[in-house]
Amino acid sequence: MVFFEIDLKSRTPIYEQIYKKTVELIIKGELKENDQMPSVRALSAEISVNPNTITKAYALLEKDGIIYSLSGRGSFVAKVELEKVADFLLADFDRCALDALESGISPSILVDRINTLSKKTDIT
Amino acid sequence: MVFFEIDLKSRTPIYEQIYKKTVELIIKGELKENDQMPSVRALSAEISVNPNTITKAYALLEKDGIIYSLSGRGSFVAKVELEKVADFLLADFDRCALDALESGISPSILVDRINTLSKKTDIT
DNA sequence: TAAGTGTAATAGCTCGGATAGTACAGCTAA
DNA sequence: TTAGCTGTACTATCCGAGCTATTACACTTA
Repeated sequence: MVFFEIDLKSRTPIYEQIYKKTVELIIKGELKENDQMPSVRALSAEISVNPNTITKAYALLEKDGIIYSLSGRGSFVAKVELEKVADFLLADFDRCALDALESGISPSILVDRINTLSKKTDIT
Repeated sequence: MVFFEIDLKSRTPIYEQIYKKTVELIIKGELKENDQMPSVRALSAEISVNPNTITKAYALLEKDGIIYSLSGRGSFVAKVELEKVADFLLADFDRCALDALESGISPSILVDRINTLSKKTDIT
């Protein structure tokens, strides 16, 4: 239940971190279709963040069809295709990769970079 | 001379865009050791940005040893090792890649992504 | 009924980023 | 020497995104 870990100091806004974290949990299978999301107030309390911020994150998630919210009931994971959900995360990656490529960095260097990083994450 | 193109609407701050653009130009060989950077006021006027913002970018570049500034003379490209300069750009890429990996996206997908992107950029 | 849910609305704070303006000192070419 | 360029420093101000604080309402369920 210690799901959502947020970095308050990060440059990426909290509501966006929640968004990404949700997507991540879905990809990893820790959140499945129709699973109930933590309630706005509960998550708000858990990570010490204003309820409005949670609401904003949930609104975004619902807008993208990743969750659905029922007034008085709660918020739940929608039926989603994993590929499309992953795209929301990959959009960030694409942007960074494109930046690097346009800066004149060769694709092979980037690939090397990924391999190195993936090994490290496996160890950890 | 239409070097620095800046996206005023971007989420990344202008001074950071200037920083990256400078690194990019160095990597591409369009800026070489001892080449003179556009003057603070000139660049300020060219891209319609406050001089202070340019100064901030140049200060960062100098702090990282990428350029050197001589009061009354101008700012010039320092002697730098391309690898180290590229690292400043790759730091962004690493962060994005690591995010994706930690979210459970497989390395092979990321590699595919890079290949796709690099083909597109070659066409363009 | 009570306690939980999402949702809405308003007001305010904070901080990074950017602007505006002025000033000073160093360099260089006319 | 002088005029015009350079970097640099400083202060004051504005702006907007992000977040907080608070209250309120309608819905659902035990």
